[in-house]
Amino acid sequence: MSDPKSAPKTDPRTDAPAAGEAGPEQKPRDFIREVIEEDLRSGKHARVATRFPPEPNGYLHIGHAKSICLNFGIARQYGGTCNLRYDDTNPSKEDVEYVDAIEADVRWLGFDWDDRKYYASNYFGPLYQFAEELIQKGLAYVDDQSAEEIRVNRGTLTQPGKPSPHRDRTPAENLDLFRRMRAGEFPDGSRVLRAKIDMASPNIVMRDPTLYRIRRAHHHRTGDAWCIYPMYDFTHCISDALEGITHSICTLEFEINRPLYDWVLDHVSVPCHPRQIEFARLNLTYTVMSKRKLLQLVQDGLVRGWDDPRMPTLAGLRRRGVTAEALRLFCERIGVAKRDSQVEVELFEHCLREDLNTRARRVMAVLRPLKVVIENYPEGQVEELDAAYFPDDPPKMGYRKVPFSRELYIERDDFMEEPPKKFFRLAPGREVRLRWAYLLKCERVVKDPATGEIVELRCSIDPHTLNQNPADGRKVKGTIHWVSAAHALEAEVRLVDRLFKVERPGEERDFLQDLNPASMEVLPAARVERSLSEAAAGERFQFERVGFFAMDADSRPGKPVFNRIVSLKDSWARIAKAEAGK
RNA sequence: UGAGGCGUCGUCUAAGGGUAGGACGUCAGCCUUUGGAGCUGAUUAUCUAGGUUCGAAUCCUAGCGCCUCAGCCA
Repeated sequence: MSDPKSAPKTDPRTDAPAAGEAGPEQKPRDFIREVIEEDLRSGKHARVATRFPPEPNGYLHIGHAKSICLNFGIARQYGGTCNLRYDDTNPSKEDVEYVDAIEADVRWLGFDWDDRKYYASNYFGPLYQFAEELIQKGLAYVDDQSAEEIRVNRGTLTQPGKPSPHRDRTPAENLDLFRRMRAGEFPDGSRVLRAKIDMASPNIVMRDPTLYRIRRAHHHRTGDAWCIYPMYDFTHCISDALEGITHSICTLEFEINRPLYDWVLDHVSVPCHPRQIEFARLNLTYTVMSKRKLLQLVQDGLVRGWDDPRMPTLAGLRRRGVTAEALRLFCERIGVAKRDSQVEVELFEHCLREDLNTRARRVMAVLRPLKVVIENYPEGQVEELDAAYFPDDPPKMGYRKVPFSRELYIERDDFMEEPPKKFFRLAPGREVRLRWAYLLKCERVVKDPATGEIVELRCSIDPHTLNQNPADGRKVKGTIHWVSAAHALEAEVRLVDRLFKVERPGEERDFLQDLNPASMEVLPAARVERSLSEAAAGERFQFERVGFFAMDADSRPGKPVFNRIVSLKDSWARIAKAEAGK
């Protein structure tokens, strides 16, 4: 045995190396960490400070999880800090409702900001002072043009803009006007404060960008204290600087804004100048990530809410039963780079299975019940059979008793009257293993005389095969799961599937046209084994041979509800599909 | 056709002048009282064309393609 002290472990599911392990031979895992390590090595920074800056105007989704894992993960890895900061500069879009949800999501993901919760709106005072500083330096002016005029005069991608007629107002005049803007002397939209940079810049962002607008809206934090609000480009960089952020990590679409980020910080009296670094946001196949589209799904009632288990929101994933560990594992596996990418949802599903496989107790549940009567088993007899919760390593999770009796339910899919080749489950005259119990042979098929539907199977067991193979050496290929009809609980099972039926929803037509009509199949009369009567909402199980499931909050005593987190890999489905295609 | 960015297996991501590697997916096999898990193996990639070099995914030149930007959104 190796000495645990000499063999420090790194948990691949977190990015926290054991203390002292981050030696010089340890390579950074992405280009951002490369930059950070260089800054640490060169002495540019003695510590690392990042931030996660959501706007409280919607729920967090799996794309945010990538950013959260990056920002908080880097802070954790390098012994630094990561602030939670709300980018709340647009009162007409934001709401406290989202603030609470965001915090719950970040905590659930496994990260913490201690006492470093900030709001950009807390900086409205300093921000205003910095704006006056720019005015006094002749670097900002009040513009009376309408939004339309400003737009027209901004020029186009190939043509330079035209200077505003108010561009050369004196600092004194601008200061007076700006103070009166703040004092509420002018109507909404009548004037803005603009940076005086370069109307001919090839980068449109630099053509005298708007810094402040007049907007009489109630702010969720500052109430009616302000009628002017700063814009993102002015606010974000200064907020970063005021918080002593060293590396301001954001997504690619802000790359074009970086010159403005740097311009503002170069011209106001802030204590430091953080470095903005951009990475590619997460795109996932078979899903949509835009706030607008997610909001539409909720508002149009196409899903049951922000926490609908089909949604890519953190709330939805959590309700579905996804673990924070699996999500973190996924965020690590996808990596961080600058090129646009679309990650296959199969990788996410793989991470789910990898994590759940080691932690979910195995139980039996029959989704679409088919009754089986064992003709050679005495009526009224019940055997309590031992079944391991984790058959690959039974001591790990222990055992429960599973009742066995004359009448069972098996999965309808596990019986075929005319089985194709390679189908080795139950069929007339064929024998299978009942999990944890006996060999079962199908003697007769009972059908509804009117419809021809199979209503029941009459079967027999081999009484000498309880947890052992038959003495005559005959082999059975299939093992199927079952529940005792008299002891099972009725349950609702929600077969959660991909929300969209195409890899890139909305690419060829409106994204709503791409919704998967079978994204949540509800089975109201599934049967689950007796032991599940003690399950609690949020608990996760593997329904053997079927998939991983989590008990939903909609569960009621005597009528549990389960969401499918992810199915098990189904190689029979692959075979059947291949056979059908021949 | 302005500016900024990006092009490596089907997908995501390494290699930063010296064996193009890993993961997911796919395919084949082994194993199995979960057609799960696990184990073996296979498959397939440097956008193009020149150049520098003993040697180029990497450096240079010229192309090509994709993404972002013309909110008083972030």
